[in-house]
Amino acid sequence: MSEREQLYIYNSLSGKKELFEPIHQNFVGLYVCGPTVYNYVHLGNCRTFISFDLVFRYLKHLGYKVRYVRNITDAGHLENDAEEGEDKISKKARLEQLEPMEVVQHYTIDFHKVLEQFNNLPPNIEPTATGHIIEQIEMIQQIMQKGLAYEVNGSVYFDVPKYNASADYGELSGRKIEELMAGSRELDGQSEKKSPLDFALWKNAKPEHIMKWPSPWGMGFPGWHLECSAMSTKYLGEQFDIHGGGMDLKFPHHECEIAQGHAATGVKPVKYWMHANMLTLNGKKMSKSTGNTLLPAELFSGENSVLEKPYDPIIVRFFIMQAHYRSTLDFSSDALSAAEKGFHRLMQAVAMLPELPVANDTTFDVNGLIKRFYSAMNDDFNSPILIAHLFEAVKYLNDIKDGKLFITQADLTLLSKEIKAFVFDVLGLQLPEKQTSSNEAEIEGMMDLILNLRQKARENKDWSTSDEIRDKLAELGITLKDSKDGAKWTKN
RNA sequence: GGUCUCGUGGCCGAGCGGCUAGGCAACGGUCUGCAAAACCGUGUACAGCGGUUCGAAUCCGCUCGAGACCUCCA
Repeated sequence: MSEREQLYIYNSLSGKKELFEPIHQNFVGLYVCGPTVYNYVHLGNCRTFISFDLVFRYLKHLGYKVRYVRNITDAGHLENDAEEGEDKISKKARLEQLEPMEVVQHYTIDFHKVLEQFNNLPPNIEPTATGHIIEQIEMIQQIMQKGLAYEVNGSVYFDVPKYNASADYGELSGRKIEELMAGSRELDGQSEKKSPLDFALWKNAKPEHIMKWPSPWGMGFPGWHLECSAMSTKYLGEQFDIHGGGMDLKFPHHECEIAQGHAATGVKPVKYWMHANMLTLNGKKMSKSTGNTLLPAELFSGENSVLEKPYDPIIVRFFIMQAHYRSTLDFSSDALSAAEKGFHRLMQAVAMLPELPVANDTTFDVNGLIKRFYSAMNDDFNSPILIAHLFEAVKYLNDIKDGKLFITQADLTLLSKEIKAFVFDVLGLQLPEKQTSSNEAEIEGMMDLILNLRQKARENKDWSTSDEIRDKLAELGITLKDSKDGAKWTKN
């Protein structure tokens, strides 16, 4: 087992793969930035959550007790970094004439539904920003006590240059404060901020602002980056193992988290930073603001301009697993249909495991194969390599079925256990959901009748009748597959 | 403009100094009345140019191309 636990994780902080050693033996604290629930999650958002679902699942598979925390941002971030602005949830609420919490509730439910369709495991704790206003206020006070934040007109800002004097602002994203200064051309001389790099911890709310809470600085709302720091600290401690999120959150969001946490507690909050890369569409990042998106619902229904037909969510999951989480992945109809075929081949091989013949000897390297499953995943969760090895296993299984290779009962039991663990528990794959309809039993009966009649025609070598039935059914979208055990049919 | 990443066979996508991933498609075969399906087999590709090295897709430089972050975004 020791060998299996040599897990290496690419740490964005160092830019290297590092041996994973949890802060507390056998326990792992995992925090992932969740969605802002003012809109439907698109496929790009889903990729990140599916990537970290893989991380969560594999850590569990290795035997770690994992506490997985993923927040719901329901307080609303501002539309931009301007002093004035409306938060997204309030804006949506105003446009749709809804209570902000109605907006939040609607999209949170949708988010959960979608991730369940992708067979993601729920996190252990899913805290909301609005449910942790007190913790956020406390954290601001801690930072102010250290002298690293200041209040102006009921708003509180983090003092980046002052923090940078004794720490390294930019260590995660590889930025230098001087370069950031040079790049920020602050036209607005009226800014409350001492430095353009300073960011809000608390914002004063105008009377017309809908979402606001009382604080020592008056009515207001928390800043953009604070909730993650407050909630990760509360549920995982001042220092925890893994913090994940999309690549686009690296700067400034995660950089600010490090600064806030470090300022408040005196220690760096995270040991391993992980960033999942973007899902692209037409070669460009999927993004809500640019409209270059595909929604899961459009994918499952086939109602979109990108895909020729609907796809089962689990196919999309498999497609995502076929690329490494740190690489960009381009979404296209061709790529997805290729994944679909490969997926079915894999699942068919898994399904025949219980029926394979056993022998007195095993004529291939079962243990070596299993070891490769682990080494793939231990190398920074390399799921595409794992899948390549699983297809190697598929070939062996087919050879066993054809009598070209042999396996003992003990080895088959072991191999089955490991393959199933990796396919179902680690990759989180499952058999596609069968569409059930109320009249399915009737159709089943009718098809049996038709196939029996056709079988009789075939026994009489009445090929024209046999072929006519097959062709007519094909026109209706039903494909017949003849085999030695009789014909089987599938509906497109 | 600044910082950074990437460019792999028809497509997707691993690898990141020597041991020529994998999937899909294509082609050949087995099976089949024919077909489909299924299974088996076949492909030395790494943007271009130059350099380092016994050896480079992998390291260095330049050129071209694509993308990300620097403003909300997973």
